[in-house]
Amino acid sequence: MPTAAELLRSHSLPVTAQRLAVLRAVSARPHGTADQITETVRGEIGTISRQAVYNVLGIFSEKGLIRRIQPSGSATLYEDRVGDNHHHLVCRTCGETLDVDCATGETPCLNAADEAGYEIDEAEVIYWGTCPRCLKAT
Amino acid sequence: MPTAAELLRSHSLPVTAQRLAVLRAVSARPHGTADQITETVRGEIGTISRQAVYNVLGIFSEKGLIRRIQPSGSATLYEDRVGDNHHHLVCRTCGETLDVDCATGETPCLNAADEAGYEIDEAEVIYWGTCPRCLKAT
DNA sequence: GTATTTTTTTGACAAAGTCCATTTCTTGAT
DNA sequence: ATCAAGAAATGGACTTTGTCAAAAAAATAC
Repeated sequence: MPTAAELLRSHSLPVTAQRLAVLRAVSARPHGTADQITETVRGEIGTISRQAVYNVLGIFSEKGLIRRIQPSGSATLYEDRVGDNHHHLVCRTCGETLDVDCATGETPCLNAADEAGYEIDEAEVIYWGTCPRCLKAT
Repeated sequence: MPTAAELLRSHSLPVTAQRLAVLRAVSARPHGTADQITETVRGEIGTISRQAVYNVLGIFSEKGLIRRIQPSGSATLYEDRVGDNHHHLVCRTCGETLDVDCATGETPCLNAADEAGYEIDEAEVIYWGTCPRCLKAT
């Protein structure tokens, strides 16, 4: 298990306090928005600019260190669980987001029936529903 | 085949020129943004407020007359193909959006492995890739 | 240590969408 | 037809989320 700093270096990324803190924040609070991550980081290292947060999240996503999720109608979420093929279950009412494994196997829905010449590299699946708590509150 | 006005009435929706025009616009140009729809409608009935477009799109989505699609990094798209279980294929480069049927059958990925007490009502699938044209341009 | 490259900061800006008060239109009943 | 009540549309300000660009600060490689 490499340290966070080693992880960054192995991707040719200069190590900065901001990057380490963002990485920890994403790991500590999965499915957080850029704003929530900024708050967490500020609680840890004092200050960080909004732009730096977006920069870091952007480059981490590119490098595959973290993953973006974009549910309809809410801000982009980030998580550090990458490399496996899992999807997300979002509550329409409270927005709670859960990881779920797909019932159909390891590469669910990765093949469209007619790819129309496209080169497909990812299938993004979001399950929409209502969480137990919000079901009760009805 | 009911007329557009009948369709609205059957959903207890008052019939207005704006609503008819928005419905036609969504039908004529699938996968359009609110802005594109606004333009189309203005070309047809002269003027419509931005708010009215959002109102109409919102209530149509609620009633199931149209469907929202929200690909990461672009505005919400709308289409009038509802009721069947089809998904979308989006080009990362040019943003072109295509309908695709899912290879795994009629209700692909509708069952998550562990639903955690959620009541799931929809599985949203977006395939990401590169369209033939953008592949060539590389 | 120093030079070079990269990152961070700062502040302006843009897109997408929402909120709210007012006016206008639809509908349903007279 | 007309009128009242409720619903929808308008206009304008505002919020949220994210991006752009230039200057300052920090990290890496030598």
